[in-house]
Amino acid sequence: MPEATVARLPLYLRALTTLAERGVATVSSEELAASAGVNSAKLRKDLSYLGSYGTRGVGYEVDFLRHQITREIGLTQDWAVVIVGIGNLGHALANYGGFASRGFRIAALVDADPGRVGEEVAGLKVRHADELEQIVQDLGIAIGVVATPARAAQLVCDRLVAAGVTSILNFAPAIVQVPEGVDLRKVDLSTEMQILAYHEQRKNGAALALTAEQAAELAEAVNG
Amino acid sequence: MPEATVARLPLYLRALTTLAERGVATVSSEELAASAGVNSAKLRKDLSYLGSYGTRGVGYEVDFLRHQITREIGLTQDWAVVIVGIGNLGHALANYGGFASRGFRIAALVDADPGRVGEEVAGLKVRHADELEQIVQDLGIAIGVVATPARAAQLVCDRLVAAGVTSILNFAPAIVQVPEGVDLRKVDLSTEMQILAYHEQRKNGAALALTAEQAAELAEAVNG
DNA sequence: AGACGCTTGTGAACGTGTGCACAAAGTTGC
DNA sequence: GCAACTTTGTGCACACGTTCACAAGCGTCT
Ligand SMILES: NC(=O)c1ccc[n+]([C@@H]2O[C@H](COP(=O)([O-])OP(=O)(O)OC[C@H]3O[C@@H](n4cnc5c(N)ncnc54)[C@H](O)[C@@H]3O)[C@@H](O)[C@H]2O)c1
Ligand SMILES: NC(=O)c1ccc[n+]([C@@H]2O[C@H](COP(=O)([O-])OP(=O)(O)OC[C@H]3O[C@@H](n4cnc5c(N)ncnc54)[C@H](O)[C@@H]3O)[C@@H](O)[C@H]2O)c1
Repeated sequence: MPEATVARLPLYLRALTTLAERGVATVSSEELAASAGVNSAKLRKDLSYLGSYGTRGVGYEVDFLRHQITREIGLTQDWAVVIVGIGNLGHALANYGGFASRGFRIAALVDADPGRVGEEVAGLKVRHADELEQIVQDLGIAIGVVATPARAAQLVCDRLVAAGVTSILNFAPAIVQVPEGVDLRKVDLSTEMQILAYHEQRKNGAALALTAEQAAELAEAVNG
Repeated sequence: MPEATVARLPLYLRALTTLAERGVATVSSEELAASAGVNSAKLRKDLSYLGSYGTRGVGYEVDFLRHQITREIGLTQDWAVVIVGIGNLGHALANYGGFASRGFRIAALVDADPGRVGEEVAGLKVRHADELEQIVQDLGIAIGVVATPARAAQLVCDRLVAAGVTSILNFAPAIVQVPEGVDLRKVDLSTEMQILAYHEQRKNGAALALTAEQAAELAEAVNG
């Protein structure tokens, strides 16, 4: 299955869930594509990788398709997740309800700061980073989330991998190397902002980007 | 400039900053590519869109290249940003220091909950969503960050656009439509996790994903 | 000055992803 | 049971992105 398709399945799943909640029983590729914000031909091709689950002349059965995608992604079972680095972001992630509802169970919180260890966040006690290996093995954790400062990210990932974690989601703005067989994805806020800034700059954006001071200078230059 | 290239420029910028801090004056495409985690031919092609800033036989001057990329992305001036939805995530984002250091200034925080309005977060008073249009115009804000619940995301984006915002970063797990000319990017945590789960499932992952209960059942089946 | 070694910049081949367009296959109505 | 209509599944052409491979260019050393 193409990587691009895999990346869109969660999107379809979300759209289907919304439809199911609205009581919709069947949906055409055209409608589903619209609510997922993609081209309908692309949607059909994506779904065809799962099998021929549509009915020509009718469309797709919402609940059935939802189950098929859930199974394909591997969300029929819960995945235990450890969050490393319980600072600003780690707290937000730990308190986020959107995980549990999508098949991910936050099983442990870990931090290196002794002052943080023992604190209770979202019903879990923060444990010390030294226990990481034990925690991962005891709880059968396969997925790690890294929310430490950038300089600690490589070390933390190394330790996660050594402990047996084979999938990592990294929030730290750092380039991290992992061995073959380990999946690493990153969520990179500043990069996203910078991409927006790039496009903004080549729209009408230059004017909006001026600070009050710069605007005053400009006015002066123009006026006189 | 290809979109894929634009998405990598921030990566190069980060790698160059790290090198500059280490006192490195020049760098070859091979070295820079390694520290950015990409293929060196790709790096050279990406940089070639900026112009011919390298020296054959030598490499690239770190500071000079850094400046060129900064300029190209549009980071020579500060961008004013408004965050809408000051809950769990909004707090973390407001307190995040990584913005200012990269040319983004959080200019305003906005929430619809009257109980939240007036609260001081990261040195800024949270203001009411009704003031959004005024705020955007007064502060010359071009970039909006949406951290509201999913059901409010479309409405918030519509209001941001109406107020004059032309770039939006959306954290809510919702499909949002914006008019031509407005850039919308999304950071989608659950999607990232689900992609990891998919790959995890087709590694050795199935075993690790078992709950204790399922593991017990399996043991019974195997042994019995 | 000229030969040598290194590194850039890029043409060209390849691979991946997208979207059109339509035959195949189903449903509905008569 | 057949015709008209709807919608899927997919072949095909095209666009985009990646990587190889190497000529062109620069610095260095003799
Ligand atoms: N806060 C945000 O909104 C935000 C946004 C985007 C990216 N990020 C990135 O996410 C990461 C975390 O951000 P934050 O604002 O939560 O930072 P933070 O400083 O508030 O929290 C970092 C936490 O990591 C812990 N830590 C440090 N080294 C560790 C180690 N070796 N092992 C385990 N824990 C360790 C610290 O004790 C601290 O509790 C940073 O890399 C930041 O750049 C944050
Ligand atoms: N917390 C996380 O770690 C996390 C991770 C990924 C995604 N998200 C997503 O980010 C969004 C925010 O998450 P959160 O945990 O901060 O939620 P939250 O409920 O803590 O905060 C949401 C805030 O938005 C405000 N709000 C609601 N409607 C609004 C409107 N129309 N205008 C302005 N403000 C409005 C609420 O008053 C509240 O303060 C959600 O969509 C969530 O799914 C959160």
